[in-house]
Amino acid sequence: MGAVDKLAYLSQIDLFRQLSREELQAVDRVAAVQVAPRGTLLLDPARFEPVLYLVKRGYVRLYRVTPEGRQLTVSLVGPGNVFGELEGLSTGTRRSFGEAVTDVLLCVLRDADLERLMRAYPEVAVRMVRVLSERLRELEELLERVALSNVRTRLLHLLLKLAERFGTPEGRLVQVGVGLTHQDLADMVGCSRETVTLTLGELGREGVVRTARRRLWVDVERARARLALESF
DNA sequence: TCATTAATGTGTT
DNA sequence: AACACATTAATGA
Repeated sequence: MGAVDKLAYLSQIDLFRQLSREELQAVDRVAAVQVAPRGTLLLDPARFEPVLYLVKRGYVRLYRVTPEGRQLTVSLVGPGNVFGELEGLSTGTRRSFGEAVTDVLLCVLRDADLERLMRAYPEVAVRMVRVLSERLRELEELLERVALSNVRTRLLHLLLKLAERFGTPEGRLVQVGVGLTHQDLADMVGCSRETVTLTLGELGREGVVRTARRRLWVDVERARARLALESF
């Protein structure tokens, strides 16, 4: 990858958005590029690495596993997002697995280098705080949903979130390009795969979503309308 | 392409 | 929501 490419890429990462060229170059000097094929386990609680990953291309699923083997997907991380477990600063609980759900292109920042960057460029530290705050806010919302909403509502929330975070507009619909299976969605809202299939079929007949071979189109307008109507 | 595996659809409890 | 089972789609040799 050319130097210019890498800079352009870094500027698309949430953390480094709006940094000056000079600041980006400073990041560039300490960031390593890493590619990994689909299925790679990037984060494993059993082997803690104080590293921050920046996602350029592809998607990484962060999930927890219960002793019974059930999974709960805590977050789906896409282009521009960051994840990782650092020494004194963590984007998660250090109990999560992270798996590449597509081929991915990542940048890797060592803990110490990130800290150095934050000291040298306060804008990076400010961004980091924003990213973490955002994450906290999202988790609170997730908690509320899981505790108080039924599956249908939770799924509607999730579809909207996916559409707004990872979707590309396509006509009056928004396509969610990540290859998510019903099981993946089930792991995100905490229900069974069958329930997702059923509910998705229901929403399909109502014209809120369209599904086909692991792809998903959401009619954001209708989804919002449904949510407003039947929240909780 | 075919064979195998993965994903999805559906009825029953 | 769990289970069993049928059908269909995706994968890769």
